[in-house]
Amino acid sequence: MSYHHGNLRKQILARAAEVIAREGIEKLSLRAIARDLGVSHSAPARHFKDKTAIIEALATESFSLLVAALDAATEAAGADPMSRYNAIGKALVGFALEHPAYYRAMSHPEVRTRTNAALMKAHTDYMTRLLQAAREAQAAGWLEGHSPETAVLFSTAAAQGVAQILADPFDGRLFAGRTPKEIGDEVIDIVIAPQSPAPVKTRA
Amino acid sequence: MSYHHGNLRKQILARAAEVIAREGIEKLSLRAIARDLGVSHSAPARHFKDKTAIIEALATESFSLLVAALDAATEAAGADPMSRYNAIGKALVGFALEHPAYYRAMSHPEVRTRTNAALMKAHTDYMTRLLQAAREAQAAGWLEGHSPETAVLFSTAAAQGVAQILADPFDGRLFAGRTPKEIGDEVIDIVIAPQSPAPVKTRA
DNA sequence: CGTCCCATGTTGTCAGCGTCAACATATCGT
DNA sequence: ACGATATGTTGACGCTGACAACATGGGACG
Repeated sequence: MSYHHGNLRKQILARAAEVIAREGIEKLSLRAIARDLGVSHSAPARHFKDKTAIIEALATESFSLLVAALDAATEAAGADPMSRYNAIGKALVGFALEHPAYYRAMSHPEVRTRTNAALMKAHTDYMTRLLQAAREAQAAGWLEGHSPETAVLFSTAAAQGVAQILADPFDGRLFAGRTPKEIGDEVIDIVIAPQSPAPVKTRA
Repeated sequence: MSYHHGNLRKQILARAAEVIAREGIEKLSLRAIARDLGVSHSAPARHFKDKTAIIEALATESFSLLVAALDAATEAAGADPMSRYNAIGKALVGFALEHPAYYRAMSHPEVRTRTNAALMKAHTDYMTRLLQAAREAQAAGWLEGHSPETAVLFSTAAAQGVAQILADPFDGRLFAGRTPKEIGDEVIDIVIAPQSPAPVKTRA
C-alpha cells in the first residue's frame, strides 16, 4: 500500500498512546517515537505538523471513542432519564480508567488552545451528548431550579474530578481494598441518583 | 545580604509563577527565567536541583497558602458544620481562580511522583483539613450512609473539577455574563448545601 | 508501457533546552 | 587577616522540535 513503512501514522498514534499511558504526556518525544518505530527522526513530521498535533489527533480520536461509549451506555441504561445520565457518568469514569492516555490527551491544556476543526467538532459532539442527557434528567426532576449549564457543570466537574483523582497514583492510596471503578461508581451515584425520584428522598 | 544578586530564589519562584499563570506550565524554561532575571543560565541550579524542583516548591507553598485560606474561610463561616464545609469548597474554587499558577503547580503530575518531605507534609496538612471538615459535615447528616473517604472524594472531585473547568478558557464560553466565581459558588452549593438541614428553606 | 507527479521517508542542520563540571568571587565566622 | 562557603559564571554535552534539501517508490495518466 504505502511507501517505505506502511501505516506510519497509525503506529505513531499507537506508540504515543503507550508512552502517555506509561510515562505521562510530558515524556512524549517525536524522536523517541521515530526511533521506536525504526524510522528516521523526522518521518513523523510528514503526518503531524508538530508535536502537539499528535496529542490533538489522540484527543480527537478520544472524543469520538468516548461519544461512542456514552451512546452505548445510554442505550443500555433504558428509558429512565436519571438512569441514562447516571450511566453516562459511570461510562465517563470507566473510560478515563480504561484509556488513561486518551483521557489525558483530551484534557491536555495545550490541545485546548488549538482551533482544529475536527477536534472542535468531536468536542462539540461530546458536549451535545452531555447537555442533552442532562436536560432530560432535569426534566425528570434532577436539580430543579438550576440552569442546565450549572447542572452540566456540576456533573461533569464531579465526573472529571473523580476520574482525575482515581487515575492519580498519589491519591489512590486512600481507597485500599476496592477498585477505582467501584469507588467511582459510588460517587457517581451521589452526583446523579441512579433512578428517577420515585422512592428517592432528596435532602436539599 | 546575599552575594551578587540578592534573593534570587524568591525571584525565581515569582517569575515562574508569572510564566505559569500567563503561558502555562509547559512553557516554563530555566534558561528563560534566568535571562529574565538578568542572571547566568545556570544560576537557578544553585537553588533548585532541577526544573521540577521549582514546580515542587511552588506546589508546597501553594498547599500552605491554600490551607491558610481554608482555615480563614472555615473560621469566617461560623459554627455550623455544613456552612463550614461549604465555605471550604468555595474557598478552594476561589483559590484556584485567584492563583492559577499555584493551583496548576499543585495538580501537576510530575510533582505527584516526588517524595519531597516538605511537599508531602503540606499535602497531608491539606488533606487533614478536608477530612476533618467532611467528617463534621457527615456528623451533621451530610451524605449519611457513605464512608468518609467517599464523601471527601465526591466533594473534592467536584471542587477540583469545577476549578479546572472554570479556569479553562476553552469551556469558559458556556457561562457568558456571570463570573466564574459566581458559577463556581452555585455549584458548590449543590455539592454541599450551605446550611445544615434544619427545617430551613434553602434559597439558591 | 512509459513518464511524471507527489506522497512519504531520509539526511543534515539549527537553535533552544536541562544538566553537569570547572571555575570565580563576595561574604562571613574565626 | 584569611580561609571556607554560598552563590553566581562559563563552557560543554546530549537531547529535543523544527526546518530545508534531497531521495525514492507507487499511482495517475498519456
